[in-house]
This record gives sequence, C-alpha cells and structure tokens, in this order.
Amino acid sequence: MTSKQSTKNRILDAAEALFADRGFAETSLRTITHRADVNLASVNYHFGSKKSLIQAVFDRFLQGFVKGLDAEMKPLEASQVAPSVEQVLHTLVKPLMTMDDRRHQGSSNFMKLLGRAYAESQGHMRRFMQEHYAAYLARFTSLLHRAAPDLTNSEMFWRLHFMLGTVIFTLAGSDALRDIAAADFRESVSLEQTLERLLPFLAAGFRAQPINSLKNVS
Amino acid sequence: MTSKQSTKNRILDAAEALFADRGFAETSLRTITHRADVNLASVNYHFGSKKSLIQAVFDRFLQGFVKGLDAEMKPLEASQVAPSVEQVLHTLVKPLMTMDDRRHQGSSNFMKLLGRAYAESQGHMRRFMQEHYAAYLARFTSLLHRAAPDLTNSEMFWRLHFMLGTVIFTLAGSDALRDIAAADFRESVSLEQTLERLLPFLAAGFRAQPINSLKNVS
DNA sequence: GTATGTTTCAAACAGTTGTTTAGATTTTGT
DNA sequence: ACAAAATCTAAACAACTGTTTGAAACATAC
Repeated sequence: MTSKQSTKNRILDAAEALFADRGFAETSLRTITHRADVNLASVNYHFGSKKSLIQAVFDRFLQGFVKGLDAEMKPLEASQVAPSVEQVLHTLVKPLMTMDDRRHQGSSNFMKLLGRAYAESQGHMRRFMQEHYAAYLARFTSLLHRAAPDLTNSEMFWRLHFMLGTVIFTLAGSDALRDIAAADFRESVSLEQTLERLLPFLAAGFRAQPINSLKNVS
Repeated sequence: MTSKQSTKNRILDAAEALFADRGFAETSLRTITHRADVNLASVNYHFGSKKSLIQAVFDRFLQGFVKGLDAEMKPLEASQVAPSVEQVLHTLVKPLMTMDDRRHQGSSNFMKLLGRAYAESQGHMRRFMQEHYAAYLARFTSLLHRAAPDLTNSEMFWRLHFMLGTVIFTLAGSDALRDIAAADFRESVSLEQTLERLLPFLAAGFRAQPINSLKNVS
C-alpha cells in the first residue's frame, strides 16, 4: 500500500515543529513543505487540506500519549485500595516525558502546540479532544473520584479543568520559564523536575476545602 | 489635539473583540475596519501597523487593570499585619471583574485575548508584560512573600507562574467551561463565581508543602 | 514487455493579506 | 476668512495564502 513511508511523516514532523513555535495560522504550507523537503502539493495530496494536517498532527501525538496513560492507569484501576490524588496525577508524568523526548527537538514541542490549540479558534480543539478521547478522560476522572470521594461532581469538574490549565500552560511556556529561572536562581531544571514541582501544587489545590462563603447568610 | 475621539477608539473596540474570539493572525484589518465602520487605511494612519494595533489594544486594557490592582494592593501594603494568601489573590478579583463588564460584549473578552497572547509568538507577549509592568508584578510578589514567608524565592517564582497559568487559562476558556457546566450540572455560574471557585484552589496549591523527595536517598 | 495505480512535480489559480499613495475633506489656529 | 495641519477616503500595490491541475516519474502486477 505505502511505497515510501517517508513523505507523510516528513510532513508531520515538520508541521509539528513549526506549528509549535509559530502557531497554526502563522505557518504556511510552503514553509512546512520546504522544511520537510517535499513538494508543496504533497500535503494536499496526502492530507487533503491544511486543516486536516493539523488534526493529523494532533492525532499522532495523542494516540501515543493515551497509550502511555493507559499503561499507567491500569494498575491503579486494578488495585483494591483507593489511590492518592498524587498517585493519580503521577500517571501523567511518564507519558508526558516519553512524548517529550521522542521528538528530537530540544524541548517540549508538543505542549506548546497543545497550549496553542486550546487557546485557538474558540475551543474547537477542546471539543475535538473531548469527543475523541472522552473514554480516557472518564477513566482519569473516575480515578480522581476514588482518590477524593468527598468532592461533588461539579467541584470535580472545575478543579479538573483548573489542573488541566495549569499543566498545559506551564508546559507550553516551560522553556521560557526555565530560562528565567536559570538566570535568576542559577538552577537548571529538567522537564521532569518541573512536573515534580507541579504535582504538589496541583494535588493541594485539588484537595482544597471548597468555598464556604459566597452566600453565607443562611 | 484630538478632534474626533471616536475613530481610534472604534478601532480599538472592534479589534479587541475580534482578536479575542478569532485570534490575531485570523483577524484581518479589513474585518476590523468594517466592524468599526471606518476606512481601511485608518488603522495604519492611527497606529502605524497591525502589530502596533495589537500592542495598543493590550496597553489600553492593562493600564486599566493595573490601576484597579494598585487600589486593591495599597491597603494590604499599608497594613502592619501580614496578609493571607487568599487576601493577596483576592486583589485580582475586582479589577478583573471591572475589566470584564466595562466591555459591552457578553463575556470575558479580554481573558481570551490574554490567553492567546501568552500562547502566541514564542512568549513575545510574556516578555512585553514583564518589561512594561514589572513594577506591579514586584509588588504583588512582595505581598505574596509576606503572606508565605517560608517559601524559597525559587519556589515562589514557580508557583506564581503556576497560578498565573491557571487563572489565564481558566478565564480564557471560561465561557466554554461554563456552558458545559451548565449543561451537565444545571448550574449557571458567573465570572465572579468562577473566580471565587478558583481562589481556594490557587491558595491551597500555593501553600502546598514543596517536594520532599525527588532524591530522597539522603 | 505493457498496463495500472500511486506518488511527485512545476506551474498556475483565485483570493486575501498588510501597507502605501495621492487626492479630497474636515478641523484647527490665528 | 485664510492657511496649515490633521483626518478621511478610494484605489492600487506587491506579496503571500491554500488549493487545483495535468503531465511526468515511479512502483507494482500480469
């Protein structure tokens, strides 16, 4: 079926890198194909359109990510005892790390991409993810519920998204932050260290006592 | 000096709204000038270029924001007793609220914009903010330091940015989240309620015990 | 070998982009 | 009222966008 495996992947690689540090609209097909060293028309031939290319880039990443996430979640799901919030959050670390150094490019290419996608085009990507990867989100949510059974569903929902925001945002801008930190504190931190720094913050926030007031007249 | 106050502001208003829900690159000057009902060339005449327009939009917002923030921080700075983390974070609420309904457009226009700007163009905006509004950031950081004196500078730095990420990210996508929450839990929440929900999360995260392990062999 | 289907390629397409120009119109200072 | 400066306007500019085309090159099968 596929004679040359390369072209399609060359395009995906180039697109992923360029999207990450320029944005979607700011990256032209000509730039992509030039970097991939393929003909301009190939992207339309192989993917149909630029929009489909973007989706393809995401799919390739997310499939790799959820495969790793699945492996991490399974033992927690199988266990009889309820996991801690930290344990649940920790399922994200290894998959993120793997995704990070699978790409050759210096640092977390893809997180920038995710951050962009989330900000871009009125939540179009948020919807895409929630449709295509709803099952994994449900499993993750379920684990969190076991870890913190006293939180209401509504509160869970919000805090899950708070955490999601923090992770994506931090990882998306992590090189910039790392540079500043390196300059100001003479500490050089790896992605893993950033994640380990992030988890206690998230876990504590997630477990925080919900608002007591707001309408404390009762 | 200024004969007609309108044109420049009409452009700013239109640009702000359009940038917020389409993105910068995705919004053309023609779309802006059409919505503002002014001539295409006016934006180049008044602002010089599209890039300058973007900066002008931000400056207008940020100046309003820091004015409100300043008013909120002053009493805390004047007080002899150290503020709580919650109190410090609460200085953000009113300015954000004011900025939100100053604009006529339905919901938090500008937070989307901020979210975009942060994601966009390799932290170019992050740098801009840190340069132009460094004084306010320093005061805020100083307050936080009084509220949690036992945190190291390095840890402070990271957690400040964690919080920043959560706020921007949440507020940027808040309408989408509110829609989902409304559908799933039949609860309709205002921006203020979202913020009040956010603060305990942030405060708890900020106060969390830093990583003890990472290299717990000692 | 020819035939068949797939992939690559250069060129052109139609449309949009930000910016500039030069002339009209309006506002301002005196 | 007049001159000068500021503002607005329509039109055109060159550059770039994603996509399409039709022929060339390639691979595979018979």
